[in-house]
Amino acid sequence: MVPEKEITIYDIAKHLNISATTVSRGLRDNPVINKFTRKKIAEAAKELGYHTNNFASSLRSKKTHTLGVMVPRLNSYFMASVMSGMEDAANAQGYHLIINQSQEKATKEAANAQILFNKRVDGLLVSLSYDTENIDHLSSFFRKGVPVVFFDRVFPHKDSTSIIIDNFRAAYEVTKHLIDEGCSRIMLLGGNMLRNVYSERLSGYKKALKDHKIPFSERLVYISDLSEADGTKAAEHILKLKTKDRPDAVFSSNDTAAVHCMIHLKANGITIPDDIAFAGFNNDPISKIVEPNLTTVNYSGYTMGEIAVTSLINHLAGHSSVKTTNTIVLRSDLIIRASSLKNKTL
Amino acid sequence: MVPEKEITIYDIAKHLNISATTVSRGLRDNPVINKFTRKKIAEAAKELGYHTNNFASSLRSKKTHTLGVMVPRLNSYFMASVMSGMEDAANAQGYHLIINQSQEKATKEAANAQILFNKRVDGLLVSLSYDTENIDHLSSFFRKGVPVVFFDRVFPHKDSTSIIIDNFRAAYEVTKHLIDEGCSRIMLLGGNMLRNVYSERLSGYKKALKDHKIPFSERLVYISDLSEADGTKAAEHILKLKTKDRPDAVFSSNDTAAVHCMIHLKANGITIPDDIAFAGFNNDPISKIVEPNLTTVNYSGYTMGEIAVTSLINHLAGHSSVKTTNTIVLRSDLIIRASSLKNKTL
DNA sequence: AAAAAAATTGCAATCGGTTGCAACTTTTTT
DNA sequence: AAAAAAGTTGCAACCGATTGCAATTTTTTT
Repeated sequence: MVPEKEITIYDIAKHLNISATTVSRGLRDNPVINKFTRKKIAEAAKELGYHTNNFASSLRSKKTHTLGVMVPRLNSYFMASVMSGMEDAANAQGYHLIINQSQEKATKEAANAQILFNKRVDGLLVSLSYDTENIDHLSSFFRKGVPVVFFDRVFPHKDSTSIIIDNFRAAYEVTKHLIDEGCSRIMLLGGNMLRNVYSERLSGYKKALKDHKIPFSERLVYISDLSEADGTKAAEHILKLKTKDRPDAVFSSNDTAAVHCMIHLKANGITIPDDIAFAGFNNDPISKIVEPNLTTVNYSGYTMGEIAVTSLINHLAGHSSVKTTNTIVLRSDLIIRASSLKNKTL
Repeated sequence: MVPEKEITIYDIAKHLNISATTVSRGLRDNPVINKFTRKKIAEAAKELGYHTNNFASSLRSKKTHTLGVMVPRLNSYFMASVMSGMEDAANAQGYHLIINQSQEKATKEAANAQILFNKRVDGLLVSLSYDTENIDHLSSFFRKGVPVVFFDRVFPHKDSTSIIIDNFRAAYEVTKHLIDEGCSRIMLLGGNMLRNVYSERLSGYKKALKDHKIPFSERLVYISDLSEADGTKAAEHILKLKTKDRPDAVFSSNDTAAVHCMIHLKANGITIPDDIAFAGFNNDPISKIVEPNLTTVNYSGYTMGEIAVTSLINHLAGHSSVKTTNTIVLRSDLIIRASSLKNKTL
């Protein structure tokens, strides 16, 4: 098997009897090169089957055309959708991604940051781990001027763009909906308050209570990692409460915990939504499977991924700046399903 | 902001008063370099904060340390798990992945292959699209000697390794289980028979019928894309059948179709498993949510991803060869849940 | 038609490791 | 002690694209 020799700009140059410099410039459509020459170069490149050698290019130009992605976990429906959107957007622009998982741990996240820094990514896309307290581990990027875009689980930073939804408003709407259904003891299953997504949902929840003159009680806030097991544990917690202390609704910050909480409660004779109404967050496929179907907040991971990558690449291309565009808020919708309908009048 | 100068092997060389050649060899622990010198080099590298420049390295050595991944879709739980395993294994070995989605279309898959070829990936990991008929679009890789590993949806090829489960046996066991539960009219929801995963499941199903003297009927095989909508359509198909023609069990080649088929049947008054028993494939999270819980086949996407990457990298490192190791079969287990238990004696 | 300006093109150095080959040391063998 | 073998190290070319600067050609201006 004789591997065919790779075609270089020198081959094109020889073929057209011009210099490699001109070929290099021509290939990138540098207007300084005569239009006609550019066309000839493009034709010769196609004819000879030329493909640019990214390594030579990166070595010289210091651009890697690679974006680093740091996510908590890959194996959730939401994050898989984000990745899907990111891949599509990146590939469409000739970029590619290096993806790292923090497994929800700040230490792993810091180590990953170092790896991506050493790989000299052109830009960084970050959704923070569960227990990350600050973004000191990203400081080398900021120092070097590598643009950073946060998505979903963001961190306020003056030189970075954040792609989010309005978590406050979404949680407010969910809570209001539950109140409208007649609930007044609404338990919130929340995540780590270090994360904007969870703290803002708490704020929206509180505000809705306040606007409806329902007192807020710490006892009705249950903080966890929102895993399947945590959902079950929350259910056990509820079952242990005296009947009069039990919530008449549960608003979970993700669907996973909501669904597993529901399942455990149902197994113990609780009727949903009559005894306890439920609402979740994310519109995970499981929300349409559980019985009764789960009321939830829908927002597109795919779109979020696409937009994060696009705005990062736009910045790199100089079309816009992550420093001026500070926040992009995406649409989210409350999807009302049977789990929260106490008034069966829909 | 003054970006600090990158440290190169020349800086280390100057620092130690030796040649860059020696530094280069020393950094890669080339035994030809004196042990003591190697140690000094390693120390100096750490002290100065040296990080190898992959582009210079790739340019010269023609190794990209990049693996191409071609998958049908990213946004399923199974595939997300595979990616997770692949990322972890690849990162652990200093490789990274470029992921492309075919969106289940052979044409997109062919285009992606070209892209990955041009990016000069060191190796390729492939799970075929729904309607890919042959692997001519991978021929440039074979010609150039780039190793290819197939996983899950594989294609027989003498020079490639395939990572699979024993789909025949798994389907046989599912079918046998349904028969043991007293079912005799078992409908198979299958996928495109071009794909090994679906054709082998059909074979296992047929063999189990034969071994139990149950006649096979084409009328009980329903081929589709196994999407949510296809599950619902299959249910409609079943509902249209005369009562005596209806199946007493459904074995779906994935959980998505199984679950949505169940939901639609339940909505139309069919009781599961009493009227119709159900079994799926993949152990998707939804299989534990649907009521009754879905009997299914479990196998680890994470492990499959890990092993695919590991065996590819081993081949690249010369530790083994994808040409000799032709097939790696991973463990899969039948998980029996309520959806298939007609004899409630478990 | 000469001078000035604009448009094109090419030379040669550069990015930072890698590697064949030669040269020089040290150790082992005879 | 001379010869052979083994162990170390460095020179210099190379991978392929990019770019500052100078040179050449063409167009515009006077």
